[in-house]
Formats: sequence, C-alpha cells, structure tokens
Amino acid sequence: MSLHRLLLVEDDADMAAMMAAYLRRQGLHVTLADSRAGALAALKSGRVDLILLDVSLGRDDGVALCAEIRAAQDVPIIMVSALSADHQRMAGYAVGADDYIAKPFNPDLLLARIRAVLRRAGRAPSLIHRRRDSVLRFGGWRYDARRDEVTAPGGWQVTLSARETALLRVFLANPLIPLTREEIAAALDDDEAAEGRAIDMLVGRLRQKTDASLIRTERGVGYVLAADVTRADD
Amino acid sequence: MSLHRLLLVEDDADMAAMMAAYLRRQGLHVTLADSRAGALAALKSGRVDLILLDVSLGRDDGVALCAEIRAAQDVPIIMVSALSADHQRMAGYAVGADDYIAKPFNPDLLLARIRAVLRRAGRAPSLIHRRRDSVLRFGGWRYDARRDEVTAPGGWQVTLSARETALLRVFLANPLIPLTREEIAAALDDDEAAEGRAIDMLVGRLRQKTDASLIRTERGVGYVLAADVTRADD
DNA sequence: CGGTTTTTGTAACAGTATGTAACGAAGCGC
DNA sequence: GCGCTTCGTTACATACTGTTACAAAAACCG
Repeated sequence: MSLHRLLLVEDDADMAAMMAAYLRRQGLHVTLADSRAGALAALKSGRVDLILLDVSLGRDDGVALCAEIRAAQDVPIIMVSALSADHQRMAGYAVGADDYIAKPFNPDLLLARIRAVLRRAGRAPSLIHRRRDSVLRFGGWRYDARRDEVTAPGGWQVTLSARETALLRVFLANPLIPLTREEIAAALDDDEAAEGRAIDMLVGRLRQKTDASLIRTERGVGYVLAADVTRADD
Repeated sequence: MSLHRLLLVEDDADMAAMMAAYLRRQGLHVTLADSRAGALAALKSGRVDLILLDVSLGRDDGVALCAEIRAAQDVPIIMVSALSADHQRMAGYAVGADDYIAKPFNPDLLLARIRAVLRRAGRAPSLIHRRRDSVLRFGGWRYDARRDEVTAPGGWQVTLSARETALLRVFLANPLIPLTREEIAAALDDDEAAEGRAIDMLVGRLRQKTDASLIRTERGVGYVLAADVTRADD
C-alpha cells in the first residue's frame, strides 16, 4: 500500500492535532489546513488522495468549500461535523461529499470510512481482514479464517456461500458497530448492492444460517453484529 | 443503583459538548465546567462520583487542579490529555489521578475506563451496557442486558422493540429518579422526540408490555421508574 | 364546589422500514 | 444442455414509531 496523502481541514487546532496524530500513527500522510485559503493552497501544492473537511470552519463554510473543491477537481471528500442533524448531512452529500461522519466519532470508525472511500476511489486495495491465520469467536460461534469455516455453538458446521462469508467478515471486522447498508456494500466492494435490498437479503440469509439474534437491526440505520469478537488462539 | 454523576472539566466547548452528549447517551449525568473556578464550584454544589479532567485548561493547569481537588476530597479523577507523553502520564498519576487517557480516544474505551474507575472506587455497581453480561431485577421483572430480554414476574418473556428497550434502559439507569421528556429524549439520542408526544407514546407502549405501575407519571415533570434496580448475578 | 385549563392516556391512523417468499437470471461442473 | 447453487429483484406482509384527536384525570381558581 502506498502512502496515502490526506488533507485535514479543521480550524480547531487541538482537534486537528489530535486527529493528525492518530491518523499519522495509522500510516497516513497528513497535511493540515485551518482555513479555506489554506486548504486550496495545499491542494495546489501537491497530490491529495482524500480530504477530511470540517463543516464548521469559523468564518469559512465547509459545505461551500466542499462544493468549490468538487467543482475544480476530483478528490474524494469526507465531511466532518459536530452536528449530526440531517440537514447538515444532506447538505454534505448535496455538494458531493463521499462520506460523512459526525463528531464524536470512534477513531477506528473514521479510519474504516477513510479506507472505504479510498477503496471506492480506486486508490487502495481492500483492507478488511487480510490476516487469514486467525480463528475468531463471537457469541458462541467460531470462524476459522484460514479454512473459511463457521462452527455453531453446538459444534455443527455451517456452510456459507462466498458472499455470505464476505458479509460475515465485514461484521467480524466491525463488531458492535452499526454499519449502514452503504458501508456494508462498500466493504464488499460492491457499491451497486447498496441500491436495492440486496444487503437486506444477504443479511437475512446469513441470519438464517447462523443465529437470527447475532445480527441486530438498527432501524433507520443498518445492521450490527451483536456480539463481541475475540481471537480463539487454538 | 443511583445515577452516576460525572463532572467534565474541559475548556474546549465543542469537545465538551461531544463528550457530554456521548456520555449522557450512556446513561450518565454529566455536569460541565470549563475552568478551574467552574470545576470547584460544581464540586461544592453537588455530589460528584467521578471527574473527567482535561489537562490543558487554557490559563489554568489541569495537573495542579487535580492535586488541589485531591487534597480536598476523595473523588476519583480521570485525566484527559491531548498528549500521551509518558511524563504527562506520570505527572497525572503523581497528583492522584485514578486513570489517564489520551486524545483521541475511542469513546467505548473511555466508557470502559470510567466504569472501571467507578467500580474500583466502590461508588456503585457497574453501568448498564449491552456488552456487559449483567442481569438486572426491578420490581419482580428481569432485564438481561446481554440478550436484551425482558422477563415478567411470572416467567413470561416479553419482546420489546428496539426503541422500547432503549427507553427501558434509560429508566434502569436512573431508577426512582424522575426524568423529564427532554432528558429521556436526550438519553435516547433523539432530541426531536422531545417535541411532540413521542415520548408519551413510547412510555405508554412500554407500560402496556410490562406493568403500568412500573413507570409512574410525575405530573408536570415527566416519568419515573417506580422500582429499585438490583443486579441479579445469575 | 363547579367550571376551566392543563396535562396525560390512548386509540386510530399513516408513513416508512424491514423480513421474507417466490421468482428468475447467471454461473458452474458435468 | 442439465441440474444445481447463488444471489438479486420484486412483491407483499409485518413491524415500528410518530402524529393527531379526543377522552380522562388532575390541577387551578374563583
């Protein structure tokens, strides 16, 4: 994986420093900008793979800036906001943001979103579950990543289709975190699937083959793996 | 089990709002202070179970404040800092902090630390959390937090919708304490719900499915869970 | 006390979201 | 081609949840 260049546009210096520190630790190259002017300057001076853009930028308006950047060039943008109000969210999408995340966010979730957007933009390979040499336990079930085997609490072995297995791995990579259908589709590298009810069906089938209570529905949001995941180490 | 009172001392208003929103959603009573003076005032004016103290407080020094509070009374303190440098950490522990966490932190991790410190301090039993395998008893009823199951006194099992369960958890986290509709809505992370009569309906439906006398109406105020809550430990 | 106002309980309704059966297209091994 | 599996679409049933409307209860006030 090449070094991804991220432009973080955030006017709160403390917040910016925190996020930058975290993201750099995760192996990303982070450039900071604290204003519209700074962001545009940074965009001109070098390659940028992804922009993390705060909606509230003091005087400047993040939404307007997003539209402006979008009009000029094709760089993926994730909007960040302290408000989760829907109109803000819609405003973010309307101007072409690729994703949206509300503070306070789970840093890991932010990273997952960043990866998803980068992957969608064709700038990075899929990052979910590369390590195949592990056995995971979740709610009495086992998943052997090496053999792609799923074992029920009673010891029965369940056979999942490739797609069902992929879905399970998405959930296993994000336990207890609600995933929207869009996020799931993105993680499956199949943005089309987010359109219809394909994800619903997929989840339904996985539920049937495993345990309906394993995957909980978050109404209006998506689905969550309702169990913690631990390494089995055996 | 009583409501846990948390004093959040943080001078960055945005950060404070984010953290407070998250913690309140988890069933904690959060008081905000943005300065040394504010923190001390809040400490005098009411019971506080735990202090979340930001090290960087503009003019004021969080480390010194920690020492000062510690000298005066025995309240657990978790230091929060943008820096994870070891000497900072040691400085925090040196003046009596019970734990130390660096930004950016995973919210769930923060909650885990809070729970751990509260438990260590013997203030109260652990918080209600889906990941905990706790079973709660209240007025003959049982709530299994792990399975999200509610059992009636006769042994019947009742199925609640997601929202009803969320409401029940809000009450279980605040037994015998009257909650306004606004507080309930805030705890449900749905401020819109405070507008109309959505909360009324929600309470009505929970009453129907459980026991009408479990939740008492405080006319002009809101609703109370009219039963004490204990851990079942089985 | 009786009338008025405020507050709450709840039935009925509606809009939306979700579960799932049934179907059919596509792929695959033979 | 044929039988099989996989998987998305459609269609419909069901479930969830907020709104409205009105009745009941409580509070208020002369």
